[in-house]
Amino acid sequence: MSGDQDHRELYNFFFQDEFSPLFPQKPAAGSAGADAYGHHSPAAPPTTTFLSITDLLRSSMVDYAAVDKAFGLSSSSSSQVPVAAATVGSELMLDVNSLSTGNPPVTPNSSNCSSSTEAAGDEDALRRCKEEQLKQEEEVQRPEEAVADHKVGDMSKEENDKPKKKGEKRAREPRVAFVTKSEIDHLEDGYRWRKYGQKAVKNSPYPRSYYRCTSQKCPVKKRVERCYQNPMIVITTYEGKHTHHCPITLRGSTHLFPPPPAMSASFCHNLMMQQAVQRLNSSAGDNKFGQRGNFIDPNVFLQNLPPSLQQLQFQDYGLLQDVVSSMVNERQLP
DNA sequence: CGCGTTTGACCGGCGC
DNA sequence: GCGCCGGTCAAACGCG
Repeated sequence: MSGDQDHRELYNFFFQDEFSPLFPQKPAAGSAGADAYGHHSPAAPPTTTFLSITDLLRSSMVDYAAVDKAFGLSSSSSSQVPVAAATVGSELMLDVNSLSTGNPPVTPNSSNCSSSTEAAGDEDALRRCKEEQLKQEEEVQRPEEAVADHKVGDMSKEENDKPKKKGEKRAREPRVAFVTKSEIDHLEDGYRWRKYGQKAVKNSPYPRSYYRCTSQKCPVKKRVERCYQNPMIVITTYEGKHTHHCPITLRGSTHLFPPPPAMSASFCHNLMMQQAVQRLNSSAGDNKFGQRGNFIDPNVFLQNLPPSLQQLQFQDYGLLQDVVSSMVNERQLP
């Protein structure tokens, strides 16, 4: 397989279905264990599957406008990519490795990716589900707020949680919505969390759980809930930046997770990039992701992302580059 | 005993 | 003003 072919598969995966008409090449359906929607055969080992755009949309977990904005497709899109939507985009990156190798992404969590029709429920339910999601998406899509929050990301919890003045809205950390298919509610992400609350969700039989990072003075929180319409779908919303290194190795990996430099919006980038790099490194044959033997040049990796995704990376480019670089360097160690 | 979870109470924002 | 709802607190509890 040529490098160009690899690139095309990666490229196409991001923009299949709704997005494919916007980009020149059509995906080759059903390559190596994954169907045209990035779904894997039932025989595939249990995994948590990061949804394709199609799944996201069909599951009403993401609104089109948000995704359009995230990919810079909207004519009204500004230079600022909404954090949440951008992460929705990069979230799909986790499937890059499954696409590039034809194998499903492996995570500690158990779930099969089933057919794309499973999310199709009654339309009213879908609509309500979408409305709920839109509320969340709206919260995350206040660019000026997100930018402002980035600037105060290292604030202490006390400073952060309390309004500066009476009557002034409490500033929120940028939120990152993270949609996964999993039987497990609390996905292992390398950080330690303490549950501090649980609330019943309106119109849903599934409660929403609230977690806080257990590290001292770390302001990061996350909410975990299931889509009532599709219980297999877990919505994890992260808020804030970690102010410390990742304390836990992932999936029994023998090498430590790279220290998150300035830990921006999402350590999920670390997770995803780690898996992507691992997959790419372990895949047979050459590719165009700057892989030289057992080495991936992060610059080349990024350059080979589709332009709109490169744009997404800009927000965290420094982070991403560092992460990839760290991971690659560690992998090179004997 | 320390750490994490559970769960009811509380608070603030928001819509009517 | 009132009620609803999301989010948080904190005491009680469980577990290793």
